[in-house]
Amino acid sequence: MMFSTKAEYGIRVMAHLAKQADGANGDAPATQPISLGSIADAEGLPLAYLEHLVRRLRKAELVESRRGAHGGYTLARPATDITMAEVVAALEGDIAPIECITADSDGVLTCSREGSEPCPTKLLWTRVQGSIVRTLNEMTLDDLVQPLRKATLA
Amino acid sequence: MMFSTKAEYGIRVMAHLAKQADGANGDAPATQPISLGSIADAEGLPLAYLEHLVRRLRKAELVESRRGAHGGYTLARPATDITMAEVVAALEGDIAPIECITADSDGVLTCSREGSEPCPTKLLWTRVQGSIVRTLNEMTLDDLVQPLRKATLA
DNA sequence: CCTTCTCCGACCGCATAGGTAGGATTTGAG
DNA sequence: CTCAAATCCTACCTATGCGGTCGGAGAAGG
Repeated sequence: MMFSTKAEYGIRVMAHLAKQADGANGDAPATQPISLGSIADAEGLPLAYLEHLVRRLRKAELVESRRGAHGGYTLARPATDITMAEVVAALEGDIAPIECITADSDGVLTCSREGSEPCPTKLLWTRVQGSIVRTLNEMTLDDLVQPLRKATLA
Repeated sequence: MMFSTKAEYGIRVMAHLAKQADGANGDAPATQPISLGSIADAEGLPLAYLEHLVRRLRKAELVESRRGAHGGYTLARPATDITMAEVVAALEGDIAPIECITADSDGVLTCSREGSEPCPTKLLWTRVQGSIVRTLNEMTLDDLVQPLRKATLA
C-alpha cells in the first residue's frame, strides 16, 4: 500500500515553485516562471519524467506555463490556497482506496458491488478514504514549504 | 492510490470467518473450522488465489488451520480482538505511503533521504500515514461484521 | 534564425498484481 | 486400508502500470 513517486516528485515540483514565489508575502504567485530543467537539476530528478507529471498539474490548473525561451512554470494560485488533496488527486488520480469504491464528484462514495449485499469491507474503506482525504485537505502547499511553524504533529 | 484486492479479498475471508464464529457471544473463536472452498463459493472468489492470501493471514497468526478432511480455518483470536491494521498489514505488507518513509517497529517513521535536507514531502506522508494507521487501528474485525451498530460515521 | 523552453506521443524494461496448475501432505470417514 | 476432502507449497503465466527515455513539433526571446 503506497502512493507512487509520481505523487512525491510532483509535490516536490510544486514545493519548489512555492518556495521561489515566496519572495515577498507568500501570496503573490506571479513571479518569473521557473524552467522545469532547473527544477530537475535542483531536485535531482529526471527532466523528461517531470514533464509528464507537470502536464497533469497543468491540466488540473494547479500550475501555469509560459512557453519559449525564459519560459517555465508558476503556481496558478497562491500556495496558501492549494490543498494537498488537489495536488495528489491531480498526480495520482482519484483517491479511492479500492476498486469497488468510487468517489463521484464530489465526496460521495458508492460501492459498485452494491445490490445483493454491500461488501462488508465498504465501511472500512469509507473510513480510511475519509481520513486520508481529510488530512490531505487540511494541508496546503504553503504548510509544506514553511517547515518553521508551530509544528502541529500528529 | 489504492489498496489492492489482496486486502479486500483477505478481509472478506476474515469477515466470513468472523460471521460464522458469531454463534453465541461473538467472543469464542473456536467453532468448527470452515473450508476455504466454501468461503470461495460464498464470496464468489477464486479458491486458488485465496489460498495465497490466507497463507499470509496464517503466518501473521490471525487464523488457525486444521488440515485434512473437514479441515479449514478459524480465527486465531476473537474478532473483537483483531484490529484491521493487523489484517491489512498481514495482507499488504507495511503501511508506508511512500518508498522513502519506513516504519521501524514500531511506529517511528524515518525518511531514507534524511541528511542533506529531509524531503519537504515527509511532513505530508507522515500525517497521511498516521491517519491511515489510526483509523485502521481503531477498527476491529468485529466492527466490520456487525453493521447494526451505532454507526459512528466520519 | 537560433536557442531555449514547453509540449506531445511513442516506446521500453521491470515489478507487481491477480490468477492458474499441479502436486505433496494430512486427516476423517467408509 | 483406502479414498476423498482439505490444507499446503512451488512454480508459472499474463496484464497492467510505474519509472524512465527519446524524438520531435511548436512557441517565444535575443
